[in-house]
Amino acid sequence: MKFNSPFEEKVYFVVSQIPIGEVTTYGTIAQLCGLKSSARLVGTLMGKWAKVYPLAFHRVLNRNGFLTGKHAFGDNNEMQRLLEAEGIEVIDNQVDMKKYLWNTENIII
DNA sequence: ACGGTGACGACAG
DNA sequence: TCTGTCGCCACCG
Repeated sequence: MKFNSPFEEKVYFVVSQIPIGEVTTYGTIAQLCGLKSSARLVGTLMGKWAKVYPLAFHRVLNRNGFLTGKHAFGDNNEMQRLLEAEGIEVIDNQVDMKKYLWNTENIII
């Protein structure tokens, strides 16, 4: 795949590193990739890439743990199903970030 | 070319 | 708490 920018390449890498059974947020990814206030751009990329790459896009949620991207998965329940298949509890379209948030303190990009 | 538009998030009031 | 505002930046028509 050809990325349009180093930022996109980093985003791809970070998403590929999210552990099974954990989740992270758009803002966290943007920050790790050097554009701390471009969480929005990360979301845009997810939607675009969802059709092309076999990455775990379902592990990326908004800062409150809501499944804001579920509409990008064909079936409206697909995102929740994928999360639950990994042991992540989804209640009222939301995940408990205290339990499942991926610790990115020591990640190396 | 260019304005509208998001899988967002921080902040003020 | 809850709501509105604004910054952000690649994409699309």
